[in-house]
Amino acid sequence: MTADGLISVRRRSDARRNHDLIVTAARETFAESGPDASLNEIARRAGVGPGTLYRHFPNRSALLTAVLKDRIDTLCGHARRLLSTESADGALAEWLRAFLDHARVNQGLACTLMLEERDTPGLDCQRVIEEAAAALLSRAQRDGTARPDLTPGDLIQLVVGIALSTARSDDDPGRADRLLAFVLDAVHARPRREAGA
Amino acid sequence: MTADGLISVRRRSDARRNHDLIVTAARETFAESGPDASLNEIARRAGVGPGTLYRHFPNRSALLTAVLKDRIDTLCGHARRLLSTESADGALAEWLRAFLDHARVNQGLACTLMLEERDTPGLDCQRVIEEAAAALLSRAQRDGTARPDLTPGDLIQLVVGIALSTARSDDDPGRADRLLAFVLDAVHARPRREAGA
DNA sequence: CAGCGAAGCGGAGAAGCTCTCCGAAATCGG
DNA sequence: CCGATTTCGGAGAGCTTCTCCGCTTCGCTG
Repeated sequence: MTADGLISVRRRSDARRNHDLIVTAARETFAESGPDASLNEIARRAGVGPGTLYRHFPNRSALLTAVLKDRIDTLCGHARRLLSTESADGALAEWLRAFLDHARVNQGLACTLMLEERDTPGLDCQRVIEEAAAALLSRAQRDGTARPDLTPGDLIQLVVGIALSTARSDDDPGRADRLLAFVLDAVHARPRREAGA
Repeated sequence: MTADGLISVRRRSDARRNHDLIVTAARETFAESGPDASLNEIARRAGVGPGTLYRHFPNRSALLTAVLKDRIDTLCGHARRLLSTESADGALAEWLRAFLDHARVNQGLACTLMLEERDTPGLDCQRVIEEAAAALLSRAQRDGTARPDLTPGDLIQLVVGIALSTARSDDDPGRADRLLAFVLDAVHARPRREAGA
């Protein structure tokens, strides 16, 4: 998964090396200066020309996606590990908390990505995460600790929403946690009117 | 409320006229080209020089805020009207739905604003909206139709979150409504355990 | 009405950004 | 080692945001 194009096209060694240099520089630079960091600056830091950067990543979104990618992989690994723990409910809660942290840390990147990508695909990030969530959620639903009418996609959206909307509340650092607790409450709750079953 | 500085400093007539011309041009241009529209273009359309635009609005955020302002006023009016209707619960639900629509329509502006304003104040928009929400929510809480541990700020954040995170789900237009319904369910629910209060 | 101080205008232009183009250089299979 | 091919890199076009400052316009005051 090279994140800039096909999976395993054999490319020249210098191309592969530059690719990695650029991603590393991008990771650092985005972390320091936010998602609007200059791409020229990233190229400079990677020790390549701007042309090279644009050859590898045709636009800022592609670069953001690449940087986001490995953090997402980490998150999926976490989910997989949690799947083999005791409490379905606890696993879901813990993972959602981890996901929220992730989303808040990367909110800048993710939000920019959302704004920038009206059309570009690249967003199978979302799909991957949804799959991780689905596994945890459906186990909890089978367990009876999560309401059955909740879809993983909706759940993720909700938590992403919390992350985005609390991104800049420096004043109230507990808010995100509070909102997540609130959502978790709602996950446990029975649907209000749903007499059947 | 002139949205670019002090409330009622008496300014020269040409300055006031230009202010309005700029806001109007900005409203149109943002609507057409999104929140990244060129400020030069806006100045051109308003028939003023770039210098004049920047004298009135020191940065893009200020301009976005001004444009957002009157839509927010509309929303507050709606809230005030709903306060004098029968059902506290229904009023809250209806207003949240309206707010969600607003937030989704203006997501581009609002999201950009959030990203851009790491430090700038200007965000009393949020405060104004929170006040409107507070009135409706506390009535519902007194009525017993909303859980008492929910703060208006948190509620708004949650709905903003839905708006932001569903902004680009063209594929599933019902999702935002579904998520809102879910949140409304949670608003009705009792707190599960009184732990942290 | 005439004149004057100050507020405000506007456009030239600096600085910096994204992204393209293409001659030069590096790579790799034979 | 050599030629075909990929890839590099940086000059530069065309944007952008934002500043500076000489000139215009306003509105008060005598």
